[in-house]
Amino acid sequence: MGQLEDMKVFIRVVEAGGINRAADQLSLAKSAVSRRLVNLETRLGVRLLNRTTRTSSLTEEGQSYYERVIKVVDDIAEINTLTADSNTSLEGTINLAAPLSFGLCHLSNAIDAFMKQHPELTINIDFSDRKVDLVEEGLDLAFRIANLKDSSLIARKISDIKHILCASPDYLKEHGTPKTPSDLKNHRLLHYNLSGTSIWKFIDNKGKQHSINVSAKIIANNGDYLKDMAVAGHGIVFSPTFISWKAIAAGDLVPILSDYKLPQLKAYAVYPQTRYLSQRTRVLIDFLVERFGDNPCWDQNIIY
Amino acid sequence: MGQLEDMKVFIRVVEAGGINRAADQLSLAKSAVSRRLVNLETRLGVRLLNRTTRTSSLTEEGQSYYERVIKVVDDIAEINTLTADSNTSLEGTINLAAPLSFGLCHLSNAIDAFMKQHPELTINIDFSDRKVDLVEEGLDLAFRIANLKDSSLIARKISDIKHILCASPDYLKEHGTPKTPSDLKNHRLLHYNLSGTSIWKFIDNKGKQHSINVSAKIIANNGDYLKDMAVAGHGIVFSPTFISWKAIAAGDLVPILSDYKLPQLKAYAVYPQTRYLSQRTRVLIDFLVERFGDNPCWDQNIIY
DNA sequence: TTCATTGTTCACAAATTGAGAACTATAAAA
DNA sequence: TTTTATAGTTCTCAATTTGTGAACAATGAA
Repeated sequence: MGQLEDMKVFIRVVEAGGINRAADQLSLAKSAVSRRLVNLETRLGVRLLNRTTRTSSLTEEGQSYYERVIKVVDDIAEINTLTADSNTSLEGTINLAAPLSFGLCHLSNAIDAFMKQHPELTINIDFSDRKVDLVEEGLDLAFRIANLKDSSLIARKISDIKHILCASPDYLKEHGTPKTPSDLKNHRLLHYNLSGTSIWKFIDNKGKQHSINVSAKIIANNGDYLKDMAVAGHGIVFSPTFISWKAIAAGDLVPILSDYKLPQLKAYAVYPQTRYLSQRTRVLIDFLVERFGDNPCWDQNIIY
Repeated sequence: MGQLEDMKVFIRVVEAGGINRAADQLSLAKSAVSRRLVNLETRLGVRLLNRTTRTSSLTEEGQSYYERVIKVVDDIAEINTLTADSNTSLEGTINLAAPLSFGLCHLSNAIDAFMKQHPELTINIDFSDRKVDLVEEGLDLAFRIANLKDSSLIARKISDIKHILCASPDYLKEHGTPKTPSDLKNHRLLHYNLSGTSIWKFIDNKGKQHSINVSAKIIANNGDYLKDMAVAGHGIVFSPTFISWKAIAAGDLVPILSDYKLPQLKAYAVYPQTRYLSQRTRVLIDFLVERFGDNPCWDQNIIY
């Protein structure tokens, strides 16, 4: 008994690339996963996975079984959400990944509010700036701050992410306030090295683009740290407003080059390309879009 | 746990028209069926069946859930048979219905042979000449002797069914042997009243059709009984050869009007219009087609 | 009204499931 | 080559789920 559950376990094993990892992702003992697989294989009378002690690979039958089964499981998920009463409180687990700074600053509050609306839900968050593979890690949802062009993933915009150039008043008093992007060459710059580029781009009020190659004094993979360094007077930081807004509101940081436009990014909720999103995930995304939207709290009441 | 099993139980409840009957057909306690339904409904948060103590009717949600779920369950059955190793011995239960005479005379031997090939199988036969509703009674298969024109059922021809007119030598000695169909009007006729008509049709060797209206001396709903009555000299019977062949071979009955052709019927295996037949059912049908075919044992070595 | 039948609920027994440890096997490292 | 680390299997035990059958409640029919 439990055909469907066996199928789901099998799918997870295939996508996680092994029984151990699948067991982790499913929060199951590996013995249980192993047994479900054996059950499935004996019921079908077919070997689905060739497993050595080190690697698991699909057999030919396993491959075609996987392709068929994934569709059906998807169909059932669809049927469930279609006929499930949307008024009942959600339950189950949402596994998600979020970037460190954005996650801790803003997502955590939002999810706290969401959990109060749906106390039966379990949320499992992986805060990290590394690139996560949704399918392989069995996640329902991840947040990306980017200009998405890819991919096999489906994305929904959660919010605009603005950037701003700023420094502490002390620093500006000592080193002067730059008036043009090229002035930055004579300043101490603080750079976020996960942005994928070491070039800062500006567009002036005539629409002309200016670029400078950043040779930074402090380089880090954490925007909060860079912001703190800027507050401490270590130089000029190119910072997303969701990180620096409080320091700016408090006067600890002063925006500079405000007449220039900086490239905008967007925060996305991305999820795997299953045809149908589970209801709980969809409701969470709706909640976040509603909460952040085009005018998120950190960009309100502030004129940069 | 056991989502798929819940769905299957739900389907059976809908098609059987109630929890009690579904429990019978599934060989489950009705309490178990009831609980599975409750589970399903609480999981979905939706009432699927409006059940009073006397009737069960689908709610609107139940209706659409049923339609969706039946497709998916069908898909899974297909996947299973597609990937299941066809060399493994079959298991599970086949529920089937068969007409009384044909079933007892011929099917029983065939199924005996089939069971020896597949000892893990369970076969559940309902011998009866009443009209069975495959879906409502949860049958996998039924046999019909007819000239099928309907229906929502899918049918596969198992064998030709020939008919023959015959009587005992004693009877013929006493009453004379008819030479034309119209001669029958002066004879004692034995009639099978489930044939749906009381007209016997003949085609002579020039292709011309003759009909006579049967006013029979003995009427019964059992072909074996009529054959036995004919052997005992009670008159002329219009009998399928699968019933009368032995008596003819033994000389207890003598074919008459052999130059006339009688209407032929066919034996069919019919099964519900699910897109995919379970492997065990399909294998049984193949076996029977192979065994009977166009020249079944009872029509061999006999010239009528 | 009474009766027959259907579905629900309950307590208990049986079966299934998961956890965790011990064990086996093998690829990679030394 | 030997050693080591890791992936998968198997085992036992506890927890959960499932099925059973009886008692119960509800309702349409006589």
